[in-house]
Amino acid sequence: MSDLVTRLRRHNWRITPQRRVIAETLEGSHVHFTAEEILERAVERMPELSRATVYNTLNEMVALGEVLELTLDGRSKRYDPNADHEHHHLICEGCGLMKDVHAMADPVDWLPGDERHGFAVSRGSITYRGLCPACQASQQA
Amino acid sequence: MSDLVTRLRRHNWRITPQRRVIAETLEGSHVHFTAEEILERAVERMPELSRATVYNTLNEMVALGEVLELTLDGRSKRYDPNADHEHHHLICEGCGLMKDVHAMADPVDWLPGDERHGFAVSRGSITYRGLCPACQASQQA
DNA sequence: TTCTTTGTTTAGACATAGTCTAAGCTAGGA
DNA sequence: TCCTAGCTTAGACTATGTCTAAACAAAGAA
Ligand SMILES: [Mn+2]
Ligand SMILES: [Mn+2]
Ligand SMILES: [Zn+2]
Ligand SMILES: [Zn+2]
Repeated sequence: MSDLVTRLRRHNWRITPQRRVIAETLEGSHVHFTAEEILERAVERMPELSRATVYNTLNEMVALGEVLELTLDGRSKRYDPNADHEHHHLICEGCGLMKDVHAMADPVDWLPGDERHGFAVSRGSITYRGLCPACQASQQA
Repeated sequence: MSDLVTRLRRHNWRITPQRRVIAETLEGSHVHFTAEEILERAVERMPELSRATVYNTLNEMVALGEVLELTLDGRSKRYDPNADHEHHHLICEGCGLMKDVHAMADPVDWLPGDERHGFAVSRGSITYRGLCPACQASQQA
């Protein structure tokens, strides 16, 4: 798991000051930011940074395969810098808290051939839902 | 797996003409429609039906637990009448074709306790991605 | 029946997330 | 230096979905 800027550089992709700020903002936290949250934070370091550049850059990093785009609720997309680190997600239905979950066999291996409908299946991602400790406590109160 | 209108009636929920048309449109096909696709088709049978009623009704059917809301891409939500029929989804990355996949053990059982972060985990859904037969053929061409 | 209450539907305004466009800017090569 | 290709920008635009206020409809009471 090497650092995102390092991984991006391997693609012959120009690391401009804007792109660096966006990549560092994305990686600098363990949560899964939306594009607007990244803009908000990146603008603190580079006030002239535009919304269009944030959206363009995130889409390019996704296309390069170095960032994952998560669409877990019907609202905004979230961006995950851990694309080199196979994992799934656990989401609290009360407050939206999201955790990474690792380990486990590849779900593609569990998909029987007669359920594949002739597809070339490349990956399977699991979204777990439930209640986080805080929301369990507030619910029984 | 009984018919959607029948299941909805069990909730003491008034089946108005609008709601019936929406439920029948949703169930009448094996695909996973968006709200706009349902509106488009339902309006053929009831031309005065409004967009607001379609959105309101779909949200209510989801809240009753009789319809599933799928957010598989970052675009529009899709609605699935098979809520009484545990299954997962397989999506073509080329053309968006979506298939149901059944069987398989409950993914919640595969999630070790030390990866649950204290959550009360209620369900896990799997999204498989790959290429459908048609897109595989057109890709090698 | 009429009155009242409650829930439903409607058109259109509004909100949000994201894309597109056209112009200007920047870096690197000839 | 000039040229070119790629990058960034502001703001217009699009798509999806929610909200509001008024009209409407059904059910129960009198
Ligand atoms: Mn993650
Ligand atoms: Mn389905
Ligand atoms: Zn929570
Ligand atoms: Zn396809």
